[in-house]
Amino acid sequence: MPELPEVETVRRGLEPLIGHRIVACDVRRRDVVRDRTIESPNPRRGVINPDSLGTGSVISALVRRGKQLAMIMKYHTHERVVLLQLGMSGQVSLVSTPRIPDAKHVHVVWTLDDTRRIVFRDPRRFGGVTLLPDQQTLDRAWSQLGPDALSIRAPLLGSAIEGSQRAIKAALLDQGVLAGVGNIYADESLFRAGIDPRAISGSLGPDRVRALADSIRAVLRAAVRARGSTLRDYRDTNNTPGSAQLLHQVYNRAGQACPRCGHPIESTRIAQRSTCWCPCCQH
DNA sequence: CGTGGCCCCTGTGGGC
DNA sequence: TGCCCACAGGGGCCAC
Repeated sequence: MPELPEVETVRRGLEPLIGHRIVACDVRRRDVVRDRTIESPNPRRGVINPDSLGTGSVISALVRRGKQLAMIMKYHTHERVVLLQLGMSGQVSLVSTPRIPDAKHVHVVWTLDDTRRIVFRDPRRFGGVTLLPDQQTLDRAWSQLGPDALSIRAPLLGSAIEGSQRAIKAALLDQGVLAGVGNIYADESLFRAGIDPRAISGSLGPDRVRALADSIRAVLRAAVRARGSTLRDYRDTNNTPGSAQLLHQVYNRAGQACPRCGHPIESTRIAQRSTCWCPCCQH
């Protein structure tokens, strides 16, 4: 569900929590939590002590890279990082009422010093929560990601896809190439740039690379302004849907008329993901 | 090595 | 109404 614009909207929704202390943490499903502060042959096995998921810590920053969101926490002189990955169906909400709405598939609940709660919910469980010992470990993990798509510029994008023989859409979906673009915004960015999603990445040429970088930034910024795309599940931290889906030109519009030229939108599969584009506007 | 294919999981919508 | 299949915003791991 969430790509960069949705995760950025969630990040902004959590920012007012900076300076607040976490007083309790309820891990309801251990297998969505990984603890990277302990030596373990299989970290997927879950946290040994749920208190270590930030209880007693003060939230000092909320940072995002691509689709990943990290809560930086301080506990006396110690540091802790809670990394949130939303997968396809993850939601993070902030609730003030004692009752947690729609408790099904709620896996982790943090209680704050003002009784508010951060609720992590994820029906499909493709997402997860990872505890890291410090920011240095986070930086090391994030060094595996490509540059953040929200500020991508042509020179960086060009070097990221240089020499690649794969379809440009597949490259855009690869978080090691570019961090933050998913299936929706890949199709939308390629449409805006007038590029066929099957085009060979390494053969785009400087003009198209520039157009693509500019389009990715423009599409993502517009989507952030619209507070993300709500197709079905996505909600912000206040449980409010976004409106960026109203901006979609080609995503999920196979067979419909292209909004620019009227030619029917075509669809195929690239990198196991459904792909929509206008054969008339995109070459 | 880069890359495509398969799988993880739950829910939903369409065809019959 | 119900059953079955295809498919959904992501990404880790494997074999080639």
